[in-house]
Amino acid sequence: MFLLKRTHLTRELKTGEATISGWVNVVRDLGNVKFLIVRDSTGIAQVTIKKGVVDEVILKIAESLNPWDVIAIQGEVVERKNAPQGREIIPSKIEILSKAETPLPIDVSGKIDSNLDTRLDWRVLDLRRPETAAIFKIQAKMVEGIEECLRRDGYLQVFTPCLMGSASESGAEVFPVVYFDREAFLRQDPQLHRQLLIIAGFDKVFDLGPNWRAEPSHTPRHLCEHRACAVEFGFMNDETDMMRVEESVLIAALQKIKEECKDELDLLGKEISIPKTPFPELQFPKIYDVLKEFGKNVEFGEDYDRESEVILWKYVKEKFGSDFFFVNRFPFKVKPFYVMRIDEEPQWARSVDLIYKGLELSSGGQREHRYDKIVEQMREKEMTIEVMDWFTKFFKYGAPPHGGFCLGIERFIMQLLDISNVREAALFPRAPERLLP
RNA sequence: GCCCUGGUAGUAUAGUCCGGCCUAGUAUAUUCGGCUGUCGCCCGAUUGACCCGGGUUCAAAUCCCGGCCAGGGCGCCA
Repeated sequence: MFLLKRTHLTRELKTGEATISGWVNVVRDLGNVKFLIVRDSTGIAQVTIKKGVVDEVILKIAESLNPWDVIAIQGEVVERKNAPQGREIIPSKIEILSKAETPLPIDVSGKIDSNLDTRLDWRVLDLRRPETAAIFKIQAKMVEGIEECLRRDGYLQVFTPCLMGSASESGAEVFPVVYFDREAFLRQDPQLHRQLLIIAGFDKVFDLGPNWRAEPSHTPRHLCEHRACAVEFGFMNDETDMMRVEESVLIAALQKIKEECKDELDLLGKEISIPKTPFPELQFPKIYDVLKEFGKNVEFGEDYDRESEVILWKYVKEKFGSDFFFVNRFPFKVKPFYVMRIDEEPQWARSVDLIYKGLELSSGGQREHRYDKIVEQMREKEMTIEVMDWFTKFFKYGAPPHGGFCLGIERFIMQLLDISNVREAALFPRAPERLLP
């Protein structure tokens, strides 16, 4: 179909004949000499078009080029000291593969920063900005690091359902969907099926996938659709086991990014430091006292609020020098029915959040595996026992002590790279007012 | 869902408080012209905007009301 076939990526260019293809990034037309900056996924290359040196036809085509036209260039790569990469291409053939309209609806060149909302309207073009693309290259390595760590430690990757027949996982609102002649729901968390897999005899599992929340949250840290890495394992002694697993997963992710995303981190002006383990742990009810020291009154037995998270971060940062910390033993009344309580102090649950730079990154802990206790806790929460029978009935047939956590991918990237809005950490974010593109 | 702030060319902003000197300024992009070593090329010219609806007024980008959308905060949560 096309005359020119790509032989080299821009990163691989060496002296000699080559054909590259990609987008025209810049046309710098000085009259009788024109410089094209051509970009592909690996980098950029300069094409130099001089009158009297190249064919008149090429000169004509070059004059007609717009930024972001897709072209193929055949020519000779030569060393050149004052070229951007120390080399340039002297073209012998040029072919336009696709034209781009001008002007582009957002500035991709870095001269003018568009607002996030405008960028998201034109997300595909926005992703051409190297800074935007870097976020997702780092995200990919983060997930890779997480997966490698879990597989190495014997965790099995599983896929649990996204369509749920009942909607009682947590307090968050669910999205209903039409399911033939019935109503179903999009999962808020792959929680319950992971627990069932532990009962099934899968000792260690993890599920990487999307979750949905139908909350009309107008904040910079909520999405209606987000991805999470959900880990669950059996035969735990108590919830501290879970914290150690979570730490190792986070460290592995950071290590991976530090090792393999040097260019992207440089581009974003970020450095990764590997935190010390174990992460500091704060517990209810002592947390009320800590907060009080900072002039924050939270009533005994109640959940803390957003401001408290930030206060506790500053406290931990000062006292332990850590950006990560766990919060353990939340009040049972603010947690779902399936959490395990302290038997002697049933007001408190073995329920653990991880806070990173003052923002909740994950929720988890030890689950209640004793059937009678689960039913009792459901009664306390005034839930209909029958509705959850599809889940609870399996606990009658041998459920080991178990637990896990669910780690938000976008939030992790957001906090790591100090991104101010989580929508920037999702390729095509879903928010209450945004469902396209 | 609630509170606060905002919505001006393709993009990003000035002007709004205190209505008229706004024929709406600037940067960048677009279009055209010039330039043989650019690298945010440069130089000259050109095109292009007051969110939608209603109200007050001789006069509204500017004041008031409603809607939609956005940014920040809260709640919910990953």
